[in-house]
Amino acid sequence: MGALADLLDGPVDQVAPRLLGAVLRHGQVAVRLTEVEAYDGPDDPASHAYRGRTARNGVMFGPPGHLYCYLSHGIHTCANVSVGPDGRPSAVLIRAGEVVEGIEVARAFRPGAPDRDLARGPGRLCRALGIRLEHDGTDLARGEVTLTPGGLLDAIASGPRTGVRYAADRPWRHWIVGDPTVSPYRRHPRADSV
DNA sequence: AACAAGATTAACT
DNA sequence: GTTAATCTTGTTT
Repeated sequence: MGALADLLDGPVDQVAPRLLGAVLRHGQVAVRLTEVEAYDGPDDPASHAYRGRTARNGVMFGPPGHLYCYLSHGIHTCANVSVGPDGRPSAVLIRAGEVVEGIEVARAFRPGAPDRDLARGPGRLCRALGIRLEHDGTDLARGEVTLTPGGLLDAIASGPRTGVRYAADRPWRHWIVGDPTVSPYRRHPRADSV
C-alpha cells in the first residue's frame, strides 16, 4: 500500500485527525493542514450523504483518496477527501491550513489579507489553492492535486463541528492546538445537540 | 416548474 | 452581534 492509501485507511473518525500536518498541493500552492472535520455517511445527520446517494455526493460513495467538492452558499467551494472503504460514504472536510509554498500566488488571490488568513476556513483554503467545483472527483493519486502525509503531532484537540445544524456536538472537528491558522469556531444558530 | 436551504465569509451596526 | 451576497442542489408541487 502507498503512503496515501495507508493514511486514508480506516474509519473516518480515526483517519481525520491523521490528516493534520499533511500537505495538500495544487499548482504552485501548498497548504499544511491545521483543521479538519469528519463526516460519516449513513449514520451522520450532518453529512451530505445522510439521505443517500445523489448527483452531488457521489464521490463520497466511491473509493478513498478523491476530492469531494461542493459549493457553499453559492459562493465558496469547499473540499473534502473521500475516505474508504468503497461504498461507505465518508469524507473529511479540509477546514483550514497554513500556506507553506507559493504564498505569493495565494496572496494574489486575496490582496491585503494577512498571511495567516489565506487558508483559514474551508472557503478560503480552496481559494488559496485554486480548487474549484470542477475538481470534484479528482483522484489524489493522479497528481493534479496531491496529499502528502505529515509527521506525528502531539498537540491535537477535538471538538464540536462548525456551522452544522445537526449532530454538531459530535467531537469530529480536529485541529492543531495553538496554530493561528485554525478558523474561529462558529456554532450554527439553530444547532441541535447529539 | 418552483422553492428552500446551505459543512461560509465579509461587511456592516 | 447581525446580515447580505449568491447559486447549486435536493425536495416538493
